Amino acid sequence: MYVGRNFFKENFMSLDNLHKKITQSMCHFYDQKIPHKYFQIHKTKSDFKGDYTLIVFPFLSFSKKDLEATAIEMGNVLQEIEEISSFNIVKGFLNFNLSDLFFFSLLEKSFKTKNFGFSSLQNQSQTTLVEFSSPNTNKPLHLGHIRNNLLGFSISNIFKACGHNVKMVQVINDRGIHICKSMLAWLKYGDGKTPKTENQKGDFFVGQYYILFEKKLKEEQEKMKNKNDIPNILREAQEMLIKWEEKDPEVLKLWNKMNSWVYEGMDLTYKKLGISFDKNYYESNTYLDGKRIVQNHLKKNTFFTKKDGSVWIDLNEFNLDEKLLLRSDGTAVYMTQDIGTAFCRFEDFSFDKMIYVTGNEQNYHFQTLFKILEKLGCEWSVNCSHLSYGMVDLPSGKMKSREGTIVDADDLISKMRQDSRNLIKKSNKFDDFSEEEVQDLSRIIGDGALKYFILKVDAKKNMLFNPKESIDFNGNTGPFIQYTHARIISILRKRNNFEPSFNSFDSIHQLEKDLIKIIIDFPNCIQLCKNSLNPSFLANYVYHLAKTYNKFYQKVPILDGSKNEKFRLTISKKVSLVIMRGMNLLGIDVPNRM
RNA sequence: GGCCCUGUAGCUCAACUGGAUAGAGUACCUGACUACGGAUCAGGCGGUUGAAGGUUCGAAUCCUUUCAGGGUCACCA
Repeated sequence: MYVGRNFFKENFMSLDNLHKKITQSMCHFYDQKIPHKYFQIHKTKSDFKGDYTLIVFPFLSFSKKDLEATAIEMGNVLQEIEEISSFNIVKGFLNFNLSDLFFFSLLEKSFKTKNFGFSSLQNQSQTTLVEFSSPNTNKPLHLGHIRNNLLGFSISNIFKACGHNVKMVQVINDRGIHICKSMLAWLKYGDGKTPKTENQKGDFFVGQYYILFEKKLKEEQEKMKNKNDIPNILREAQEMLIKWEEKDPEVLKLWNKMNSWVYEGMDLTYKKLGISFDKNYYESNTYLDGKRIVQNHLKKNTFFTKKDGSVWIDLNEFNLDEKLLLRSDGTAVYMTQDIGTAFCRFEDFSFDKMIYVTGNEQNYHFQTLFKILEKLGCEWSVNCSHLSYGMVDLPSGKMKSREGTIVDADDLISKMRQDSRNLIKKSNKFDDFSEEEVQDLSRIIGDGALKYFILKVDAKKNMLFNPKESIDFNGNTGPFIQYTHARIISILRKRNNFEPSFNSFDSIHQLEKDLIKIIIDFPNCIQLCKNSLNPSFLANYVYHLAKTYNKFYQKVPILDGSKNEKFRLTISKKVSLVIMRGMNLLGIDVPNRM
């Protein structure tokens, strides 16, 4: 459960002023400047009475009194502040309540703040590059890529919301032995077939030939007596790679053709995911830049050359190893390409920050990359960071391409949409929906289920994706949140264009307070996600908001015709907006009916 | 073997980065509608936070040690 207890830290609204007031009055009382970090204020746990809690322990050194006496003393000081109505003490915890008036003003501010929680883009905005997806061109995107794309897209949105000028980029691994394998297999066994003649998505079409290559390779290996010999088919692929590097026109033509098939296919997948990039980088270009950079630095003693001519960098001073940058035959490795890509990007955007989104198997790689960039004199290397995520498993077990238990992104998305469609068709609530509306809703719910379920988990952890559980309308799921949104919209529909009201005529209900407290925590939650490169806080935040709203909905009548109706509608409206905007930051749509 | 990450209810995940009696969902059991949308809500059951020490007023969180799982240490990407 996400409850932003610590949001006094950087909340921009009047809570921030309240924090200042508390700090000032306490400093005044003890007649000395007390460091900011001593004021630990967080939301009061639900088992205790109070809205917020000030922790007393750190102040003992100032009061020179025992815990109880200090707490009472401080409580009395707090009560002098007009926004604070009362307090109680439990051990070293000073719980205090905010006045109803203050709650009203908090709601009003959040309601009237334009783009509440978001900072706008300005001239001095930082430019932040987010690299994600970055597929190979020999096979379609799979479940792992989905987590990558969702994280990349979401963290991009979050940085945008924080006022950064975000550029979404990827590097496409379009060169190397892997694509040559597909090419060779297609030449040998393709019979001139194309995605068009086979009516297949291009990435799947090409992926087939990659699999076919591996199959033929295995067959040949099994027939061979001497296991140390290189199989013919593999040798041919290697020869093809050499020809490619020599820019053999025939090979290049084929390479272009097959890559373009893959791109066409992947574009469809990206479109389904609602993702697009500001700029694509291609390894086939950037590896040359990388080579050039490394060669230029050879004279400067940044690198050293081994007897066989291979080029290395020594990173022992950083507790890392020696790392190869150019093979003995002068060709580039993965790292070389990444150096080149980074330089190109800095030239293109002179970014303030760059974030790489990749699986955690590359943790070492990026640690090394950043240090190499530093040694190459890039001051901006300290502004590069790595959002690494763990593997996604399925209930059926681990996902392994070698064992064929891989799940293609397209198949998974289709299945989720189909499942949600079945649920919609089972209900009679949508009898008036056109086919188009049904399709649209299936997409929203199916995608929302998938995206939410993946994003709610802390990125760095391995996780289990359970399709069935993800599309459940109860529990911590996307559809549950979407339902809550639709439900609020349904109420608002009954009081079109109501005049917002920020005052309750009776004393404010506990659940109304709870909702307002969560609402005003929204900006802080976005900041937290940004600072920790972790969208899961936001997912859990929105769930907590939806959950609390449903409780409110059940317990407190909204459209009861009373004087308080408008106040409750105002809260409801604000909740629906925060849900929508929070979900949108995760790349998830919310329906008005479901 | 070196380095990195993870270990929390039967299962899937939280715990706002050191605060109170570790919370949700799910599963299981029990309640609540002539509906502002029951695709909801309320209650019950469920824990030695892998284990052992240490620091602290206070530890799931920080430090040691240890066990288990994963990753990585390629002239692969």
